[in-house]
Amino acid sequence: MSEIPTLKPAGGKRSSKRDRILQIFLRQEGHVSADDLFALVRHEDSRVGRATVYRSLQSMVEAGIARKVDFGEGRSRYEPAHRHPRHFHLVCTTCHQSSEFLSSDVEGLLQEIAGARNFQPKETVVQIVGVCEACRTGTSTPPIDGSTTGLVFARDALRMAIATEQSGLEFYTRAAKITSDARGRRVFQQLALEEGEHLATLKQRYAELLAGDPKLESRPTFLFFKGPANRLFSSGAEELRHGVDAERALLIGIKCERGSHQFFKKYGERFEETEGRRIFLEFAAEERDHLNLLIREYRALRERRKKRPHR
Amino acid sequence: MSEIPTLKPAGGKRSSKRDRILQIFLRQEGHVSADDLFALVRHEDSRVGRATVYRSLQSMVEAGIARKVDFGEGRSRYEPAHRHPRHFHLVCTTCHQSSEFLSSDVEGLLQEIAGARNFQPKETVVQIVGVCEACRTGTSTPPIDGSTTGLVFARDALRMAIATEQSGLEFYTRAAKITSDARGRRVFQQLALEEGEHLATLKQRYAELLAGDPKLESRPTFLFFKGPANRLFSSGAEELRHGVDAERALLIGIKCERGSHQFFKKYGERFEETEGRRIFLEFAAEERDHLNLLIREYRALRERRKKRPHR
DNA sequence: CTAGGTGCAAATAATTTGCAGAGGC
DNA sequence: GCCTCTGCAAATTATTTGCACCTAG
Repeated sequence: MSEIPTLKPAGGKRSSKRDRILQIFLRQEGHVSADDLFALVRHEDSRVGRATVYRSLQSMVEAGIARKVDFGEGRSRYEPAHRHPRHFHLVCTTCHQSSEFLSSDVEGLLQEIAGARNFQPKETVVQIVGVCEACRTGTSTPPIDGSTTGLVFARDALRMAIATEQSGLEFYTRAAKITSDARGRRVFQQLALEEGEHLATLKQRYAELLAGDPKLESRPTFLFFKGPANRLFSSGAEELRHGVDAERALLIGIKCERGSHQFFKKYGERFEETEGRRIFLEFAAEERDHLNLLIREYRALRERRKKRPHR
Repeated sequence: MSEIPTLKPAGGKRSSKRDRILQIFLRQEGHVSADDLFALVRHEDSRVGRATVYRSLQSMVEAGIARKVDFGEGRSRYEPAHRHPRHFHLVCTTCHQSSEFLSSDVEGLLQEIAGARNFQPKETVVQIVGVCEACRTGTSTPPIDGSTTGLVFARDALRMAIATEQSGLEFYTRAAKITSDARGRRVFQQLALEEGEHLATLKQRYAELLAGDPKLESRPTFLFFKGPANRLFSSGAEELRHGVDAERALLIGIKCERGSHQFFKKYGERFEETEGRRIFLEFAAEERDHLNLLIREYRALRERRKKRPHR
């Protein structure tokens, strides 16, 4: 029964000033300081006081629309939180730009550590402070700041899903080839077909995403992960190489789909309402369907086996 | 040819005031704000100005004696850096205490990410902000703050070394049992003996460390790691279970010792002059000796084999 | 009408700086 | 005696608050 963030705080009045400030804040890219925002607002409406900007920012943070970040400059900066995943920062001390990234592995480790110390984490701050590529070499790689994070996050989520799907396809293709039990083979063939179709859908979606921004593909990675979901299917396929029966193949498939489902579900739930989140959750659902199919099939196989004991 | 931090900045004059401030700062535990320190200094010598404290802190940070930390309170805090490992923080928003920890895995991941983005890291800030155990449950676990970090770090380094040593001992004992080649067996026996002796030394040292502070053993973990060094020997021992010849066993041993040596060396070098650093580096040297012995033995074995080709 | 929103100016709070004088080398 | 350090007070910077006024519900 937690508070749902609204633009209108409980009992608050709609105010054109506050709306205007919010509107200007949301259209900014990157990380604005209170004073930056004040200047911007003043530019459009000179009858706004500095205090109002501060008060608006404060209520936006409370409402969950903005996040306060501190890059050690002696003043706070603010970034839009709405439809924008939580993330960490690379802070350049030379150009004072900051680029965003996320690592599921770092998040996981920090969570474990907090657990080990019986600490209830509310927020995690991770900053890599140093000199960015552009400042060091003169080369200008587009930084990942607030303006592009949403898209890049969606791109990386899709890449993750596509990679997993591809492993899954390989796994089921191989499993179908190996399985001698006719019905088991048909299940694997069906799953391979489904994965193939879904893979095509994902690739289509990836292409559409790229079409919206031609530079999107070349932007640096936002979402880093080496986590477990990554290698589930490929290690499953590895196991198949040793030669297994239908029952064993089904069990391996169940393990893979379960791991994959749980990872994508947990990861999707972790985020604000973003395209990336949607991709994760849809993919998790897909994996859950496969998981259920495999479990049903596994039970059926054992049932058949019970009736007709091993030859 | 980097600057060696001194108490006396180049061209600076020795000043009793500054010395006094430094002295008082270094004897503090935990994280002091500029004003805390000012109050403390005033307590002993009322003829000191606030500005002097600020200027001293600034030069201490430049000299590498102090580290500036920001817990988002709107003011900076300072912690002694001298003979004190770099670390991350758990920041409690209720009691405003902050506890220290370190994770070799998080450090490694962040380093990789910086590399992938061509970012030159100078410093990494990792904070888990939330509510500590004491504030949530009333139970008071001693926090790891500046006063105890050095000792706890040494304790954890020793624990890490002991665990690795124990895995090594198991590995060599098993290898000696398995190896049929007489000379190879003798090498493994010798190594097992050495590991056993060294293990005893480490345990002795651990006991001595604990004797200095009876509460030390019960303090929470400072150094978290699940890294590769952890499982090297145990996975090596696992491989032995499948039954291998002397040559293979030597190769596995080489892989283990090399990984272990590199990990401890890299990790030891990462730190300021602390007891923990010394433990890491000594252990790394030990592993390097074993590595060399194994390599020598491996070459000798191949030499013998060449002369007397496979039966 | 009334509670909350707003602008202005003044207050706070952390930190820095200008300057005259003190003190080590 | 020179040059840096030091204390004090004033300046600066980011942010908050008091208060009279305004405006939406």
